[in-house]
Amino acid sequence: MAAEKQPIPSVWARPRAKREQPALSRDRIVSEAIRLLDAEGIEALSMRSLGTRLGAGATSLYRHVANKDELIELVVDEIYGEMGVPGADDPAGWRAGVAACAHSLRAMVLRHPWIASVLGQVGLAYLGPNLIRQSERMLALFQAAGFDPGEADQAMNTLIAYVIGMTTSEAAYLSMVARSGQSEQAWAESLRPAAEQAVRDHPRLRDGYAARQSEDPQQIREENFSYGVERILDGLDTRLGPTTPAAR
Amino acid sequence: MAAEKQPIPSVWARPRAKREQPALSRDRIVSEAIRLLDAEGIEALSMRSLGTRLGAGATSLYRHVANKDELIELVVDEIYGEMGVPGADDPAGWRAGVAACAHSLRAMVLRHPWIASVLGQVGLAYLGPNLIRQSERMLALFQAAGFDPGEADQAMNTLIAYVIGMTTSEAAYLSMVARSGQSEQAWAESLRPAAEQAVRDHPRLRDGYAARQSEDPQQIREENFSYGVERILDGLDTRLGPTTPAAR
DNA sequence: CGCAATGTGCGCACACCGTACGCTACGATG
DNA sequence: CATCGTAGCGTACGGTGTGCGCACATTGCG
Repeated sequence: MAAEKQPIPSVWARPRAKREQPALSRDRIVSEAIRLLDAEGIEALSMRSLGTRLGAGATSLYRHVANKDELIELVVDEIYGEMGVPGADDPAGWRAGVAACAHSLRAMVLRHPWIASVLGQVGLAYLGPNLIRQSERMLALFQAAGFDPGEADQAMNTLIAYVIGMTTSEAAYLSMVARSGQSEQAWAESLRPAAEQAVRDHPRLRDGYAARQSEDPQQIREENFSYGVERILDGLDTRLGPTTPAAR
Repeated sequence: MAAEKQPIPSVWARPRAKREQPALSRDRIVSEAIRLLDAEGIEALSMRSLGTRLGAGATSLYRHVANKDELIELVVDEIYGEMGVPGADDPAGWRAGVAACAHSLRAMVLRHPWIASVLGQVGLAYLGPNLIRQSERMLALFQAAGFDPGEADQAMNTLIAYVIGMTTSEAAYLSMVARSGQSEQAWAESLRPAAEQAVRDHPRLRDGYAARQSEDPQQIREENFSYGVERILDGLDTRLGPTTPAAR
């Protein structure tokens, strides 16, 4: 025995193998964070819970990430990479290409509804490589449609703002439904009395609410979204000459 | 000295006047919360700090508000009350009325930029009395323009989604600037190297960035916002008959 | 006039959060 | 083999939201 090291008397295999997991790295942290967020939502993301999932202590993460806000920036940019943007030479025409962007962006947000809670802190205005890359491709789409560079930027921002605004509210709604543990229909049913009470003295809202009662909420959301996209494309179309040279 | 912990030893005026302040109430709590948020931003709002400002303990607030989330819902609805919505009989025509709503909503968000961080949790879809009232008035505007009830709802949601998306990102950006303690110009200047690096290999973004360099950022934001509003109104216009009967 | 009921504010305590700091032990390099 | 940079960890601090039960003011009722 003898034990020259008081702090550690004689536990058998003191050193205890360490490198079994592929070790921590920024990429592993970000992708595990996304998995956690998708599975359990924004309020389940803490440095401790994320560390545990990675088989590490909470503070170990700070070797790879400056702080939680930076982690969230990284996560958001990673997610932007999922959006699909057609090439500017796509033969389907600018309207189809831009509409595809819009629907792809919506699908991305609905796959990761927690970004609704996070976009307000991060803004869109950031410099992440994925966001930059996608913006460049999308801008190419608008320029190919015939918008001059300055207006292409405005047109793109208009569409993106719409999609973000619409889907953010959709995602926030779906997050609430998810937190309630009920199906969307059951949830809508459960707050029907409150809703009817709230619109009682507002005939236009009341009628609209009643009219939508019998329809499938998911389909309504999709139709409303598409309606807005089409109107915005109509509005942008009026700014292009009567016949655009390249986009036929 | 002697026994300061006896139930009531004999401090002179034991009862100690209490009701000097107009007492706590939901309204007082909500409006003080808004003052705090406007002055110090979202991360400064804690139940403790709010309680202190009201001359009360943190947990006293819970007599009037179920929890912090509910407080935020109340705060958001209160803010919606600030938006101005013209009456449907306004002689200026539907386009002017709707555009006024859009600009009024933007002004409201920029007055209270912290709502950007909060809308993602609350969504738009709520039942607060102010939001309901404003929606009803706005819906009237669209119906008076000639949209049938179902489409009026879609048109309104399109416009609101755009305004929320655009201003949310603007507000998030302005919050960052504010946190940095610099002016907008100084801030833009300070991250110019990073921005130029980020757009280096993306010619369209690079040119756009360079072109905006010399202009007033605030004016650019306003112009971009107005551009989107006009395009959306153009797009909605195409859905109305060539001449609408009532709106001349 | 006295008393019970009601509701308001508060102090305490708990569990959890982000993260600063300094230690250990390992892999690479001389 | 000696040295050193660095990844990961344990501990600790100051802060958070909020449940609980007590003390008190006010009010309605006999």
